[in-house]
Amino acid sequence: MSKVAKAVPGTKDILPEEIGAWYRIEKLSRKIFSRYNFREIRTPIFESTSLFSRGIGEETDIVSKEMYTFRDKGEDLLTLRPEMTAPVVRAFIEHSMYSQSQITKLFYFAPMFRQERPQAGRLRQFHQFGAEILGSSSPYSDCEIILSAAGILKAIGLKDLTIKINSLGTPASREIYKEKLRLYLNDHLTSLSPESQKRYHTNILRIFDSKEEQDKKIMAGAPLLYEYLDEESRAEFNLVEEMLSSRGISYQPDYQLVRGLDYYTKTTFEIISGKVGSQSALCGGGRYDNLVSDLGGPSVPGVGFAAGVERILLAAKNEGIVFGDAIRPDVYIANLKRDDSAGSFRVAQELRDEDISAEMDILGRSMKAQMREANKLEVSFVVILGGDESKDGNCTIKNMKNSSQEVVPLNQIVIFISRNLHG
RNA sequence: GUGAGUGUAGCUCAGUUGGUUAGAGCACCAGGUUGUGGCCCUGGGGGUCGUGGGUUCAAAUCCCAUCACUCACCCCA
Repeated sequence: MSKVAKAVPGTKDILPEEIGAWYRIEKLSRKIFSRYNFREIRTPIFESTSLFSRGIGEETDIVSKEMYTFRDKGEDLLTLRPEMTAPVVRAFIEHSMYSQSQITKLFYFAPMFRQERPQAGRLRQFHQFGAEILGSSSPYSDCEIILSAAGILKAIGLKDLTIKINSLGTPASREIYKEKLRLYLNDHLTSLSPESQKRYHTNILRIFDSKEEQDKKIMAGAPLLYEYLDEESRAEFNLVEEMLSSRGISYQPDYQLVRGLDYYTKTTFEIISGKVGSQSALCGGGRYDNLVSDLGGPSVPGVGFAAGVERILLAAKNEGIVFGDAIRPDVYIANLKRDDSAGSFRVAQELRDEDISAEMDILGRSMKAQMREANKLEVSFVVILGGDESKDGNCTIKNMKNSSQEVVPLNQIVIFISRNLHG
């Protein structure tokens, strides 16, 4: 196949036979979001590069090696958004939403871009839906975020899910903990794997994620972040746990859940599926109490989540969930006179003008071929023109469900169809 | 960036120790009823066997290179 007729690696066409699934996910997520009073926001797909480097963190993987960055005709550095929280917060500040009301609740459904090696459940252009609550530091808002995310996944029909939650504490308490961890690991540094020795300097918390046996052994004896949480963070974390339990939501505390974006504070969570490959996180999020002020806004706390649509579709497929087609016509116009497209067209338009979806033969095919087509399209009725009964100004209308047919005057077609279609 | 695997029809794949014009199922088209679908039957179109080179009388099959894709690591949705 020629290279021009090929989507670039890590990008995908969403084909007509898949679009029904997308409609369904969009519809369900909008429905659940509106129950929680989230309002939709749409922002440009590119932003100033500095928004992300400042917001997400210069040292994170996303910013240091995964962004699609380019220079426009001016000298400005622009970046295709790799995530949505920073753009939403930018819009929040730019439009002074904090002065409209104390609490701002927003949701989005949009494409994101990251330059990574594609694999199962990982694309370079992918879609996320997500929500942000700005203006509240209450753990109840953490719960609204977690429950709305879980609610959407459940509405889609996903079963094999695990909710993991953790608290990273305030930046101050986290620093104290990191110091303790550094102290502990000092004695074991040379026994750690080379990769983990590197992390000791770059992102010490991530050593907990190592799959090397030698690292696991050492980390089993390491102090836990949870033990060093400040009073407030611990109390709020417990409250989140209690509320999830009271709603019958099963979750799993994971004290090693560290997320790759610098802005997170206190509560973090992930929802993972056992039905996708190694990229099992369908959804991730947490609290970011300093992001708004870091980006030049007032001191406003926030909490949010993002979910990956393609991963959800993958999980749904592997759980055997079927979404069905988005649209199909109700009526097919068949014509025994192969050269009478004008007659078919007239009837098709009359139906379409009455908001009835209709398809006709435009290839001058045989009756048999036209009926096969009608069957494939799963129409409810076929209007058959050009038979003997047409001499008296009639046509035949066939009900494809029960194979019955009736002779109907040409000027009664629309009435006949609209009366029988939905009743 | 690193590692492993796979490339045969639109799709899913078969192709035995290298041996005639490269196959099947699904899909597509036509016919079986010169006015009618779903099942069935018959026929048809469609492939430079990823690409380039080499070995051989002979390569989809063996060797080398190259490209593409996939999965995994890292990290994330």
